[in-house]
Amino acid sequence: MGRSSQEQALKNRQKIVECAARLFREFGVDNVSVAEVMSAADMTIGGFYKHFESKDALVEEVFSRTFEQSSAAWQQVCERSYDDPGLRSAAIVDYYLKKKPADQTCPMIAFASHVAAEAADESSREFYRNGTEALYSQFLDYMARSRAANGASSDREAKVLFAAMIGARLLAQSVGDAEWIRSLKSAVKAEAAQGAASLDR
Amino acid sequence: MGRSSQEQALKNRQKIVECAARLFREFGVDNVSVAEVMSAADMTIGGFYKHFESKDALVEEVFSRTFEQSSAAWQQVCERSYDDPGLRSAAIVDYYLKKKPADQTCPMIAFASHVAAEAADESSREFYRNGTEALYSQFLDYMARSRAANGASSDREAKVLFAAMIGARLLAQSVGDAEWIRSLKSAVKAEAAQGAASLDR
DNA sequence: TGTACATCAGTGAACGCGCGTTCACTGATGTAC
DNA sequence: TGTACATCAGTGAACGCGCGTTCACTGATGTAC
Repeated sequence: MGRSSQEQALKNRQKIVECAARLFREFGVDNVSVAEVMSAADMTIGGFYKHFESKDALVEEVFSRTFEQSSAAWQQVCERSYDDPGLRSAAIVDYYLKKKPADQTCPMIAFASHVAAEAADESSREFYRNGTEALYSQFLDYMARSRAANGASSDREAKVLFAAMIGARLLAQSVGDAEWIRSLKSAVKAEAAQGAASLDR
Repeated sequence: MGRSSQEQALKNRQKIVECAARLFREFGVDNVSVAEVMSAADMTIGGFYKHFESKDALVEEVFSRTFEQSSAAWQQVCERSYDDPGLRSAAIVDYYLKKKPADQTCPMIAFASHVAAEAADESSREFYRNGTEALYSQFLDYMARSRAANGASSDREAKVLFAAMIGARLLAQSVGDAEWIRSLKSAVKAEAAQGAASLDR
């Protein structure tokens, strides 16, 4: 097997990033080796460094891409709920707390332990900070628009819900399926729904 | 340097656990080596296995101990606030979100990435689950007692606050000091305070 | 268009490093008489 | 109480392993004529 075409090489590069994103989100950046990523992309270890300077460089690209994807997914949910008043402000919280495949873990949670570690490079930390703040702003904007339309909820309530849905998901992933976890998630969803419901009075 | 007395050996063992707890909470279980733990306890690597069967065994003891400590600390805050109605139901949330030294990170957050990893042993996962559920129950009990005395808040509100304070602290640790993080924490504290304040009307 | 050759994407063995763990050893502690 | 000896807490080098990274090599691709 010799040299690949430039077109094929680009596809391979994209496949590496996609496989890495899935593996990093499911198992954590530090629990997945470069060899595992390459293997998932149907290649061998040596070729990796033709595409990326280091594992850190791949991590940065994965962080950037994953936060963008999450942001785009939220955008979709929001736009759908603007059109459908039946969804209202609970839509984004419901979406966030919905059961998802393990390789689609929320990046704010999946990547938290990596950026908290001392060994993490500053650049990937910055992608995490920017990505997280972007999702936060997006969430508050969405809640504010829901409020303007519905007159319900408050800015403070929106912030609490943002923190609550992240906390609930972190616990759900760490603890697993337990009755009290289901109850906790339901409470957060109900709280979000109430913000919208209060306008129905 | 030869054999230590039984008394000294027990002290050394406790020191190992204490140092490990501090290091594991600050840097994460998987980012601290056994040699670093022993070094922090002023000993060398080889002696470790006279006290523990493996690193996993140490991790289990650290988890158990740390969750117990957190529970006891919460208990203290709760008891103080029963006597002082001025603190009411915001006390435990305020305490949780207070800035603390890096080696006193909340175990629910600090140990989450370790139990989420595939390599973690099932026993330490169980200590995490039990410890986390215990803190959850303790929180709900405390909030229910506050409510009985004050008539404010609700069970759902208590669950949301539990999730929110954990989410807020996770983000605070991952993102660092940023204006929006301070604002997020303030919102959660204010929400908790309102639960208590609503009885003042 | 056809030919000769440089390029370089991908291969897989090898490297250095840090990790958890093992081991032969030391010498003060604990014990039997 | 004093002596001889077994015990075992602690030492620090060494082991095997997996990791991120490097390297000589392969051969299809891209290019110059």
